[in-house]
Amino acid sequence: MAAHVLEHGLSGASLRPLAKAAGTSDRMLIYHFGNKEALIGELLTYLANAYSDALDEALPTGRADSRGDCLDAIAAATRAPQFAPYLALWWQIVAEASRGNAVYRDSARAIMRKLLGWVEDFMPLGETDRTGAAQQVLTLVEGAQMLDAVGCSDIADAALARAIAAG
Amino acid sequence: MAAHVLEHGLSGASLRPLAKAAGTSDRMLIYHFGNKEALIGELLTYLANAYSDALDEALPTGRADSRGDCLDAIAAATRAPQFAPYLALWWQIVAEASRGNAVYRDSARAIMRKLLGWVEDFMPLGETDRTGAAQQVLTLVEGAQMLDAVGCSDIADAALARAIAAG
DNA sequence: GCACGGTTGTAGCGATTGCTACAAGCCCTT
DNA sequence: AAGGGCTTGTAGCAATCGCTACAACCGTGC
Repeated sequence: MAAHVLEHGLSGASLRPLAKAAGTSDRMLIYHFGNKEALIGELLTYLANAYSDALDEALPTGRADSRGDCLDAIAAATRAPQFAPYLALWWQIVAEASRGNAVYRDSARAIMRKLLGWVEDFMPLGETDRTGAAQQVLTLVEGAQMLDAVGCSDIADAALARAIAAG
Repeated sequence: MAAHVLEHGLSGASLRPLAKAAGTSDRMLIYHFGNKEALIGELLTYLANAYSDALDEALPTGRADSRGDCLDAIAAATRAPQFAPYLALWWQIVAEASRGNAVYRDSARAIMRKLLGWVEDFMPLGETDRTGAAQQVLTLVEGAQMLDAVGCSDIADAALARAIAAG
């Protein structure tokens, strides 16, 4: 079912297709999860964990040599093509969160917090304000990813290159 | 109909509710626009123009005193609460674009290009690489807006403050 | 042997989806 | 007055939505 959501998105996540993907029936999904909302909730946390694990493998370990290196590495890792399905889902989550849906907003916020922690840990030791630098890197990377999503990777590339050169 | 989409989002933009909002019938919408896809397309361009006009009024005129001022002013203007409905719609457009929908991607790209032009025009004359600086500002502001959407405005604020102080 | 609770399949509910067939109105021209 | 094209209302199509009623299965404990 997670694979189905990654491929077809949240809007295609209706009970019968999900059940078919899971090799069961919509009847069973309701029986096990109670209702669709609970199902989607569990799917979301499962996918958040899967995304987190995948990022764990893709993100560099240790410390960056400089702020610029940190931004470069984080941007390269999170913009890797293997994460495209996750990002497609991510923007749907953001859209729901932006409409005030608390479940999605909390889920998205948790992911952002975790990602921020990662960037912070990867910041070079020489950095005085590690948290502040990480917040700036995260904001830039997320902006770049949005620009990727709408086909403006050129802007994202230029912005990142400039920031990397500066920091 | 535009007001209805701004309030209820694209997922609530089915023919009958839209027709009711317009004071007509679904039958008439199909008659005038041919099919739903064309309707949404026209609605999208209409809303893009409305958003553009609203930004035109909200964005400062003239030139910023510095890169930092430019970022500050653009961020303050685009994050104003009056644009919240547009942003909620924006993330749905981004989500569709990210899934490969060409109509939404092109529409979103056009808006980004226009916004980039604005930032460029507002860049101080002393700036040597006005385009590059504008790209970086745009990326930061869009990242901040995404963080706003998922309830992480604290990260966005800190990142912007840091970038403003630096530039 | 037999009842019992946990699990599953079948069928169907009412609502909503985009869209269409049909016919009745409308105004303009002849 | 009669016809013709543009517009519109009514009704309905097949498909899908989340969900449920009902009955049949299953292994376990008595």
